[in-house]
Amino acid sequence: MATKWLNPREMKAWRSYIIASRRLLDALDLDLSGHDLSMADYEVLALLSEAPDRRMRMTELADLAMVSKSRLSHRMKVMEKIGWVKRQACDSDKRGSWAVMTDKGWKAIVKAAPDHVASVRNRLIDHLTAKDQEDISKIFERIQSNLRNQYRSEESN
Amino acid sequence: MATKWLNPREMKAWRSYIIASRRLLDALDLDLSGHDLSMADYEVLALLSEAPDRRMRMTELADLAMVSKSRLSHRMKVMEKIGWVKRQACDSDKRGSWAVMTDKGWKAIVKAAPDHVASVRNRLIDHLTAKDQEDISKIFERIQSNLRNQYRSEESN
DNA sequence: TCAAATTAGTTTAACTTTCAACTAACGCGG
DNA sequence: CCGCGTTAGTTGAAAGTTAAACTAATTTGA
Repeated sequence: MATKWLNPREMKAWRSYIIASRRLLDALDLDLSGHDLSMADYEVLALLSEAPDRRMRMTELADLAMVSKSRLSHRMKVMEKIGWVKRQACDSDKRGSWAVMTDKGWKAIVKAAPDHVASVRNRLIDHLTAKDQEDISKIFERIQSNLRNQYRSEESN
Repeated sequence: MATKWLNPREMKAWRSYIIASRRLLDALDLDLSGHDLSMADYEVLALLSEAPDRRMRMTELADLAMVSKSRLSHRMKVMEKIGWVKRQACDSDKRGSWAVMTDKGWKAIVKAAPDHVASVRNRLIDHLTAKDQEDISKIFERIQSNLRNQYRSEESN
């Protein structure tokens, strides 16, 4: 099929989005670096901190944090060395293991969270009107649901 | 200062945006992987392909592609090995060097471009109304310009 | 005119991520 | 109850990225 190139309006939307997003993510990561955290590690700790007993099975944690099991495994090793998390054998499934947040990890996330929220505000949220926020939610939920559907239909090939 | 947490509307906007973006970027990268390209490498080649004589100074290329000089240097070495680019000494500034796109590189980007555009359409643009596209442009240009201003004021400390 | 500061670009080492292979345990069908 | 496909999680090696040190050329300004 002949390529249907992007018209100027489409191109502008795409470029604004992709460039601003790249810079935004960089800024958020930079803001977190003062706590020796990346966005990805922050997300892992935040998820654990909200889980019952502050612990979660590795696979579930990987899924929710949207990282591969392999990557989570490697990061856990690093964060275990720092002392933020530890691993516990799982009784009901001997293959499994629990990722458990330590007290030190809890303190680290409690300390980082206000700065991170402020960062998300300063860099993004506070520059959006209520209407903007609703538009963004609507648009990106749509994108995500389309991606999910595409994923499903690609898998079945 | 007391932390001002995100209200539900703000939280929803933030989470929709960040999660959909992560999945979107993954999907776009996956679509490009058939051409043995990452988004970052694609961007470098695309910039070169549009430059006068299909060549550009390393620093300018790094700035436009939004990667560090070090990273560009490493990627150039890889792409040079593949045969997509080569480096040329710069006459007017003996420290400098030109990143030059080869014929093979040109062929590679010409081959990848239609698929990439189709991918951007399928995954994003075609799910946005004209109004959505204009909203996105407006919002993300605002975000970007705020980031630039913040960067400026952070630098002067 | 020349020493000091800056800029262009590369390199090395440390760190992170990915990919594929691997171990061990689970659970289903017969 | 047992063999076989699947699932949980880890590992090691390869590839990618970052950060800092480094070389060499250029610019600045006294």
